Amino acid sequence: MTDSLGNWRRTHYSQELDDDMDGELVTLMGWVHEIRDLGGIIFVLLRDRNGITQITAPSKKISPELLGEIRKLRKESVLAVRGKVQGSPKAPGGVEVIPEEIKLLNNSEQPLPLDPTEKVKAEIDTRLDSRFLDIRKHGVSAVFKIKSTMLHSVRVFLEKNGFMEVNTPKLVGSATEGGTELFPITYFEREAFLGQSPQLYKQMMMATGLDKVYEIAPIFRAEEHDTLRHLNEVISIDVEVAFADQEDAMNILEKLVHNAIKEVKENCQAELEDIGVELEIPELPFPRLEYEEVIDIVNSKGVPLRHGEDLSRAAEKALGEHMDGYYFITNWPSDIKPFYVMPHEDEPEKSYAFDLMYKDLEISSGATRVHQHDLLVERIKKQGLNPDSFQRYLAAFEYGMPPHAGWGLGAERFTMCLTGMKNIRETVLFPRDRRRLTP
RNA sequence: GCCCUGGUGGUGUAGGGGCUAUCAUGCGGGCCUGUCGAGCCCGCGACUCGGGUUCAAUUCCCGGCCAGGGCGCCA
Repeated sequence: MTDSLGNWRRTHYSQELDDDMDGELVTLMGWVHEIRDLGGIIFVLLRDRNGITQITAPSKKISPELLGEIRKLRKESVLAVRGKVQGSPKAPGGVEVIPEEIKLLNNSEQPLPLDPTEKVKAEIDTRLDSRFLDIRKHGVSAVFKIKSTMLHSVRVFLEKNGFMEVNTPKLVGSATEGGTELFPITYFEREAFLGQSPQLYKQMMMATGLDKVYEIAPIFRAEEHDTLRHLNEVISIDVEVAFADQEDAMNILEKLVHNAIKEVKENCQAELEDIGVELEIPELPFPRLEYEEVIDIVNSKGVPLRHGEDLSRAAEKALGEHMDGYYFITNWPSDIKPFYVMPHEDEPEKSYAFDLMYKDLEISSGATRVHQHDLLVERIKKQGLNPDSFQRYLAAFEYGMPPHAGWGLGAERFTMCLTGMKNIRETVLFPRDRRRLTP
């Protein structure tokens, strides 16, 4: 039998208790983390969003009925406790609560599918199957609090800098953007696809006079990749600015990244401690490496990489050994970048594209975009695509498209940088990969 | 998709052609008034699926599925 919440409301979270409050009556609500029944005294560790409080029930001080109720509690049951705060050097954190009344708000089945106290660690697959339980662990929820703080800081930063948040469609009618595989879906009597990127839409926004836009939204890629850094659904932080070039775009990006790190360090101290991360605030500006220099660095490490090639995983790793922290790679070959990337005027085999790297991980890529209609058509053709399929996009370039630049930043990969997580799945509540579609 | 390794109680593991399948944690019961990885006693609970070899397969072989690591793919 369980109790109803009634008029009980939480008065404090665990972390809000301290020994100054000695004698104060408080109501705590949370989950039974552990029970240590020593016979004449029972310790219950009550876990809530912020921390854990020891509920101490000595048989001499509380009624036999209450002691009996406490003795029957099971791990991970939902419990409300009304009791007096007691400062005690013997209690963890120096504070405990002596219960006067408890409510068992809901029971938990036993055995649990994984151990939230982590006496026995569970594998990521087991954890993802029971993600709701997994996230009860403070070290796991910390990652999501950090991600939330990061995303909030990004929005505040962009709004302060005159950007406007937009929403572009995730249901798209054409698979002709080239590059990555798309997920086909049934759209009434037609075929449609899940959007791989807001790229073409945010560029069209540049022809509207809104000048500075951003979108934070899911993108879908139907690649059969099976790595620690890829998922089939991720959140992309996308920015596009009119009357700007790649330098402006890089400036915004590095300031945004810098600001996010600062905000996380300031606002997530407890969470960073939970996961054992010492965040360093990088210096601005981030180092810039030209693609040509990257080839030399990688080759000098004994990893083969030819001009015109994209970075192999081995090349990324070699580079990551050479470059610590955040850095840009600029002046990429035009051929390995998408059609909308602006080539150098005098040296069209080079482009105004850049990637932002953190050690050996690419977290963002961007560029000055092609804003001239005819050049864009030429680039589309050169990449083996059909300009006819881009009619509605190309139209935006015929009636006054300003020069513009932008980038996309992977929210999960950035979260990996902030938290030190080695598996991108750790940074998504319910990750979607090659095999996992549930929960 | 490719290569390597693996799949044993709820969780994490040891092992291995025939024996009561190891250990920890957990779960159930008992003892215990300061635990904090509580302790002690008793009990419970498992060999990924399909096929093959064999007198006998959880163990060996083949395949599937799944996982870990690496790579590829990732405009």
